[in-house]
Amino acid sequence: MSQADTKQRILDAAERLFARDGYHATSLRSITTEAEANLAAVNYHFGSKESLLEATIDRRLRPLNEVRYGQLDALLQKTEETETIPSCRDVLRTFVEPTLRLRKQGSGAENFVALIGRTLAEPQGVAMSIFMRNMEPLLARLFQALNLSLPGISRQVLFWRVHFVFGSLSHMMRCHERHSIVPEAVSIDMSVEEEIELFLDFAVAGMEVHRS
Amino acid sequence: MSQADTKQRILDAAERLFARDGYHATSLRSITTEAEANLAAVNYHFGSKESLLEATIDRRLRPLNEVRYGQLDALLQKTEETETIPSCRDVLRTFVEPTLRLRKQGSGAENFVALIGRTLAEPQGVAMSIFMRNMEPLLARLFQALNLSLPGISRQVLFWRVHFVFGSLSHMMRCHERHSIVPEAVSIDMSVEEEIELFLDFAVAGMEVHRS
DNA sequence: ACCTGGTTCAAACGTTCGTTTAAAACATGT
DNA sequence: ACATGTTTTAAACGAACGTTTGAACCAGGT
Repeated sequence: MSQADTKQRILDAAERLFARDGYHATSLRSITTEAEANLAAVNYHFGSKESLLEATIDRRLRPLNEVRYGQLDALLQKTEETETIPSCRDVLRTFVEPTLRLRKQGSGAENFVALIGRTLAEPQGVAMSIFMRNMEPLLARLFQALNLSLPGISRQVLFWRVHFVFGSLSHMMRCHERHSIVPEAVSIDMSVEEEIELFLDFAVAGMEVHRS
Repeated sequence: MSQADTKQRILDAAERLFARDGYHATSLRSITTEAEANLAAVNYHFGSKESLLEATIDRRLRPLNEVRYGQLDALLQKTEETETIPSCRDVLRTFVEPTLRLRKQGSGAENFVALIGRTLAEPQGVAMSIFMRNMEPLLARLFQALNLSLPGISRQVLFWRVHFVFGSLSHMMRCHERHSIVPEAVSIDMSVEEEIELFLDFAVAGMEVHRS
């Protein structure tokens, strides 16, 4: 087996276990066991446990954010040419759609989505700063675009609503398994397209609503 | 110092540290140090680390849920007498308002709110089953009430939207400190009342919207 | 003054953790 | 076949963890 194989197997195992149990509750021994690698392989290939987490996040977040950034840029450029303003739904879609599609792509990507969901829930955690380093430029641009598409809403309210949308999205990302809250009668299986539109219905309505 | 003092001080410290760093990243040594108690005090008073977590959650969640349950019951009884249906906003308010008010009550309650926010983000974690044991009856009743107040919405869609609302709320509960996402210009300070209405504006709009 | 039940204390227990080491195994170019 | 640089391996490291122990301490009742 080549080096690349071992590195990938470790990344896959780390992705799954970090997502399932969290960073601190996952030991390097359990990762290397699942990856069928030697315990020392992590420190040899990645340097430390924290660097492994960083590599795990970076591997998928970098290309994901390039897609998101590309779609958002294309949307903004199109609306600029036609001298219209982008709809809130279209702006949010550039962020949400690549994320939820990633989950159905297979090869463990759904574990990554859950891992990011967890990361967003640990404000002071190790993973947060790794995550933020990748997200900051995109988030600034997203906020800017939303501000453009919702001119009637103050920046403060806009920020809070974006905050709420992130909460919903990260919660959705985290829970790809059946929760105990959900009654047995309710089917949670949907196509990606349904998932995306169901979420956008909710999020856009919340973003656009006027004070009651 | 009496027993009660030590137990309370340990609960307060555990609440703060579990909320800030998570269950696994918090050591009993750091808890007892902050509580100015002996290391063995946790096992003497609570039996184990996990039982301490349980006691930490139970202490505040039990009375909180009694308030929520009482308000929801009062609302449902009133609408039954007047033969009207409860509004989605009123139903959600019985759940959201006691929670957000708790945060401003002081005496470390804001740490508890953040701890619950974290708990909701760890589907397989130790805290989740402790949390769910307290929540299940209330959640069933809440779901039932929302189903009543939104007759036009299928159970499946309703479930997902409740899921989104929980995501937003738990995210709000988690982040009582300033995030790095939020631009410096935006003030995040609000009164409890403003917070509640801002959240309900968002959540109710998302719950009630018709497919676009 | 003495006993008693509850509480605190310092010290140690056995485990598990992330990391390091140095030798063995492997691959590759000559 | 040999030398070279990379990867894997088993073993060990010190540190930190949750938990247990047994003696010390402190109240209140007799």
